[in-house]
Amino acid sequence: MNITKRYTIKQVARAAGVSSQTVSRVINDQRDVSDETRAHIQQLIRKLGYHPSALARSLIRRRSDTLGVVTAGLRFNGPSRTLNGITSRVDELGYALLLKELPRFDSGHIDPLLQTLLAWRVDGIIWAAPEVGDNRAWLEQGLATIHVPIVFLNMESRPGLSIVNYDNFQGARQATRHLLDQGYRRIGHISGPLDWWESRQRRAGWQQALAEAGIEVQDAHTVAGDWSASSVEAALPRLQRQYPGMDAVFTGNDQMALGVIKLAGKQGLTVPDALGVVGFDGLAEAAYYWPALTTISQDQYLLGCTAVEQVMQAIEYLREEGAPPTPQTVVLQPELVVRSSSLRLTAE
Amino acid sequence: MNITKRYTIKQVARAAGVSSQTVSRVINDQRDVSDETRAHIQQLIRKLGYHPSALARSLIRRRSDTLGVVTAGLRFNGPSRTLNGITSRVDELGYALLLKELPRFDSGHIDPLLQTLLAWRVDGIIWAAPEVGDNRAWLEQGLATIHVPIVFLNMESRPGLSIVNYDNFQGARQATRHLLDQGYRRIGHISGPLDWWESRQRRAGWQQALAEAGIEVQDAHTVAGDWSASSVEAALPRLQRQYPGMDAVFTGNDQMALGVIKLAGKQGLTVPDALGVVGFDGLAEAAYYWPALTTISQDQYLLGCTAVEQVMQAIEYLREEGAPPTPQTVVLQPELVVRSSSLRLTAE
DNA sequence: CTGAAAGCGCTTACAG
DNA sequence: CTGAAAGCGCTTACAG
Repeated sequence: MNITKRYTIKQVARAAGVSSQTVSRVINDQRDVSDETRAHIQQLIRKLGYHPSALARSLIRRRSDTLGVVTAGLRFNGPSRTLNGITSRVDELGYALLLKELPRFDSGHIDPLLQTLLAWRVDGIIWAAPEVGDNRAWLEQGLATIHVPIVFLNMESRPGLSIVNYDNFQGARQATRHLLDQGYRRIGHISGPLDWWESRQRRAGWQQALAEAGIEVQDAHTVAGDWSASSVEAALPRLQRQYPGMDAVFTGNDQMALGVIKLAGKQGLTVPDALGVVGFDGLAEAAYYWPALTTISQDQYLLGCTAVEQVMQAIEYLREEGAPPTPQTVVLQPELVVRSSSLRLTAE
Repeated sequence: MNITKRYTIKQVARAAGVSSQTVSRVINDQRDVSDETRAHIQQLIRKLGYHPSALARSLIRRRSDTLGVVTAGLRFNGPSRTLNGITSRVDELGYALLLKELPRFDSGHIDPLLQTLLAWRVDGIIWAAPEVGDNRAWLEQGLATIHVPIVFLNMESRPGLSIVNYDNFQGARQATRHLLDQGYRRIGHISGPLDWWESRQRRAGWQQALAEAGIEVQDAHTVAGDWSASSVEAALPRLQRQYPGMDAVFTGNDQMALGVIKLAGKQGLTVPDALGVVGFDGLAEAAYYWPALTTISQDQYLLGCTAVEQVMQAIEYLREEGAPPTPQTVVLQPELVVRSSSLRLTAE
């Protein structure tokens, strides 16, 4: 860094021998400036290293061209892929991004965070943190204080809110059907933590597929993990005790599926012959597990992009119509990716 | 969202029957306001849902209490864990975060991105994108235009710049030494892409350890992958052809180690007996690979926190002394985590 | 303990 | 094609 002074529009104007108004026109690529004057000013701006203040600009234009994003669990694969999509799309649209991360997934204390976002006058908000426990309780009171469009990700449907979701229920149903198609009949489930809405959806999809196949589902046929591979070390043996003769496991994510594959190996159970395994998420590495993992793939990057589209649409609409658009829910469909871990009927 | 109007400090002042100056004092928790007046105003602020404008505030205070972060490859584990550390620490310090992601790792076209950060008058910048190709070429010209403290992550040392690094060289040396200690002698290396500074450092560390053990290192003993497990499908066979009798592989990251484990399995090579494997990064899942992966663990969360500390220190110093502090380089040491994939001497 | 005035660095009508 | 004036919503001395 160096410590030379920062220039203002006035100083640039004086140096160029014009009014600040004219400099403003050049900065903002407006017409009504002679080519000569424009070139002169542009050159001067570069030479001085002048950066117009987005602060002053936003203040008077009453728009910041900035989006606020609230995320959680960035160290995990899903949230970071989603954020990846958000940053890319936002960047393409020439917007800036103010990032906030919840300290914990179930954190419901969002007041200071929301204050900051609103204080910076973001034009819209993307709430990318998952619905866990009662971390949506603030909506009841807090929503009224938000004067800008807001889009929620991975959240249960609520009237009046804009939401973008992956269809966890259908994904899980598909995964389970696939196992049924492969001849597995005693299919257990290791879910994510049940205070996650997504966990409950996936469990419900598993249950639905079994019910449709005329298979009785008992509470004993499922246990909860914590999304980590290590949680399977306790969860799988418990599930095996509760569900004797279990011949397949559908897990709430790929990491836990990895844990199942590893533990099954230690137990001398061959995957997929003695135990079919299907995960959820579509991690890139899942193809390199041994055996390769069948999974339900979600494109989290796309999820992020879609969220940006939605909130930008709402922002545009609000500007043009003076009122927010009708909220809508967008549901993306995940995809079954079949690999060896669940294929026992035919050779791959 | 609702569409009620936004209040300004003046309106709050009028509603409270005081001057905006007094409201300002309440907002900023300054003294010299009677308890009664303060309580009254605070209540009014809540009631009206008034959020002071950070824009106006930053404009006049000439500080934004905001940090800019430039990252790349958020969909990967390392960058997102680092960002996780950054957001946490920044949040604790009451700062806001403006996030920018490079479209590609080797993107050297950082002008518009830098413009945006400076336009928003960030108080400091953390450059968290890795050094790849000539994506640091802009430093020569561009650095002069940056008037705020900036800290770089994972970058080769350069005079006059503040840097926070993990010691890739020592980490790789340690990994290779460990393999030597386990009796492996023909140790190949699958590096990351060689336009990455970190790849080259890791390769150099591997080479150094072998040289120290009196083992001749040839170019044929290493090939480059692209960090992905899938790149190993081509890289490993090539390496095996080039290096007959290779008894161990050190890979530039954990994903590629996973690829090696899988491919070795297909080839009928037992890990660790026929082939020792050590990775780099310390992914949580690496403990659940089969066999469990020995790796060099970096705490990327800590890396992010450290970067924040460094830039904040520089900001403080600049404010107090009127000049930037002497730039310094902080080097963090990674840790060897021994698991089954490299243990052939003793039972685990 | 409280307030009137000036100003941060821009853009927006408006006038010429 | 160009400029003077007003104002966005705050904070900072300064005065009382």
